Amino acid sequence: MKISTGVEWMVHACITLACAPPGTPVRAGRLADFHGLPKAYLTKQLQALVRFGILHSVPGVHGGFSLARPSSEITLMDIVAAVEGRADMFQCTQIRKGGVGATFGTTGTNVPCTVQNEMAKAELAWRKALASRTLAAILDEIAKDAPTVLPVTRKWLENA
Amino acid sequence: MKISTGVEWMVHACITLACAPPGTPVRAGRLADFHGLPKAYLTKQLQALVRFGILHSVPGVHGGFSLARPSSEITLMDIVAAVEGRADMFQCTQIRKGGVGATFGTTGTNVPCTVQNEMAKAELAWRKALASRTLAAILDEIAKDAPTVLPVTRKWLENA
DNA sequence: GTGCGAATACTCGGATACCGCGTGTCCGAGTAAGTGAGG
DNA sequence: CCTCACTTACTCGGACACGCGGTATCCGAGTATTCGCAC
Repeated sequence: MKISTGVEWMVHACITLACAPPGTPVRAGRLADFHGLPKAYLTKQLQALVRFGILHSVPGVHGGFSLARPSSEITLMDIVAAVEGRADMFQCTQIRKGGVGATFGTTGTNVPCTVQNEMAKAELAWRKALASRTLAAILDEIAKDAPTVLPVTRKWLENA
Repeated sequence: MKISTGVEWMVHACITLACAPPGTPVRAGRLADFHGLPKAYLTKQLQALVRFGILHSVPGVHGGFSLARPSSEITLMDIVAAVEGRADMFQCTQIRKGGVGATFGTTGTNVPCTVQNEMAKAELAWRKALASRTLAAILDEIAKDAPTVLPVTRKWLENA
């Protein structure tokens, strides 16, 4: 049930990338330095976001990563889905179809598992909450709570 | 992010236990047979629920497990918490406190992490959804969707 | 016949191995910039 | 002086080890039953 650390990394990375001037990619090594993370593994996660269409990567000497679309069109759900995958966290293994319970009273086997349904409802609430928070909204929040953070980040990115 | 299989097992186990006549514990081996699960591991999970106060265990020859309180007072949240633990699934490792970003612009370090906040909100939505579904409600749902299942289960439990 | 006590068989409970997935790392493919020579 | 092609250095990208937490299992502690015996 634990969310992998990659999600946290990627959210913060997206926040940082949102501070970069448009059209200027930031290379992975620089992002790693900024957050004090292992560059190689961070790159792996960034690639997942590229595959998902959230980030845009440009190869070559002055290459790097940049947001593939405006921060107002990137949600937390997108990032979580890219890193963790789209699979439901509660996967019904259909245990009611095995054991004595099944051979004894197989009647209900055709209807979808009620437990599965209830868990899915709860999970949907979570996903909707994540989908309702855009990266832009988070940036606003940060600008309100800690006004100096974003400008400082922007400045540091410019001093390539 | 995947929820352990133990959760599914325990929800189904609780459903089965709710069918048992009050005051008559069901032993782990019988539950395992009913669902076709390994008895030893199932027992381990059941113990977790006992420790959490959801189930009541009685030792001895005619011992076993039974619900510790009415099914209307047991929620999916209780079961998930007992098996998976109460820890948040998104744990902020405070990466913004390490790396260049911290030494360069430590300003925001005192305010709680915005990312953490947003993820916590989404998680709360999930937890509330789980907490709003009681075991009794699920039993009702099953009785509606597959009316024969619960009586058949009840009957099987009586044929000790 | 009845009460008591020890043996017993069955249960839960925690300590102990196994394994898959997330975590972390490495080296190769690809690209754009830089550089030098030639026209 | 301009153009072009080669070299080069730097980037991303996927393939390769490691460690931890969930999965699965076993044997020991505890209790109600039950059988035998003494009264």
